Amino acid sequence: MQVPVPMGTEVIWLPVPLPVPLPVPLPVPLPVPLPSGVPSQAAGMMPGIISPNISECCRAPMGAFGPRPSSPQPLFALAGRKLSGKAGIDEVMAAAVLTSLSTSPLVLGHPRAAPAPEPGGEVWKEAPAMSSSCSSSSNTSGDWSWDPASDRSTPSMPSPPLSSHPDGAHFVFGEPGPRKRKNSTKVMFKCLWKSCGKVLSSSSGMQKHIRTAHLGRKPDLEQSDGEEDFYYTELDVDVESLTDGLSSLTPVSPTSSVPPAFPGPEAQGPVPPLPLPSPDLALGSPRSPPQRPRGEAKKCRKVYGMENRELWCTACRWKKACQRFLD
DNA sequence: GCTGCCGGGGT
DNA sequence: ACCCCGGCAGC
Repeated sequence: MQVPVPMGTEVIWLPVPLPVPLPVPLPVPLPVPLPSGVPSQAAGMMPGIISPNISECCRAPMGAFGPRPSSPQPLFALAGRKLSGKAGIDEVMAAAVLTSLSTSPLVLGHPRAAPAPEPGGEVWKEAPAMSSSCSSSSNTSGDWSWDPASDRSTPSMPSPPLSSHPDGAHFVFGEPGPRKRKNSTKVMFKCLWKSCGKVLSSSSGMQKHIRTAHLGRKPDLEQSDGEEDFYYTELDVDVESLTDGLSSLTPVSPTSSVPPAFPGPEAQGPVPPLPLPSPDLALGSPRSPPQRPRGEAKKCRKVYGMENRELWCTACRWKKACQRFLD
């Protein structure tokens, strides 16, 4: 469980801009401490997962937070729209709580206090007004608040890949908690490049593989910008269940779970948001095969569902070929 | 029946 | 250009 680390008036939210580039930028619900009483209203929602709400937490009270510079699409797009007023209020409450928690140690004691003007009311004013926790470092914590589109956000986003990998979700985006390892498990590294799925036992090997096979770079160079990291993931695999695990991860993960832009490319330099045509060429796999076999990747419709149509890519919304989850 | 998306139409 | 949707084919 990650907690905000107060630093003066700033709060550094550890979990967000993930320290390591995600191999598969899943719709990452971030484990965030929820104050008890905060409704995690999403029915059946993953416990403790409120990533979009964090943004909401930051934004709701502050109002203007400015457009998020990047990530035009909500990466995690967890924002469901159907939010009852009541839930909305509760969320605002939660927002206030989290905000106060994260904003200043001064108010730690009264998270629930009404925003009544008190001597220290300045704190209250200041917290929401400038969202110190958020805006103080627009580059890092700003990442909390994407989702420009959703005016209301429910924590309930399907976040499909997770649901489809009850276990996989963990290793895929690197659970923060202690990694428990079965005696029979082994760490493997799986290439997430679409239609590759190569599994190697060493990360260096995998990086090399990705560099050479997919990125078209020279294998020998140690100078890696880290881009490879995006394209493989670490697996704790049971030797026997290896194939199962792989099959469950294989086809769609690299793309399906990664909406166009991912956060934090700044650290990586220009990283192609998606494995684009070039890799295919590199692999020699036929691109625009004579007859396109109907994409197997889940598209927006399936991923987000009809209820979250607003989260679809525009093409999908227009019943055109999906742009987000390319085949 | 669901899904992806082509083709065509409206603005 | 943008948006919508009928309808078809694959599953």
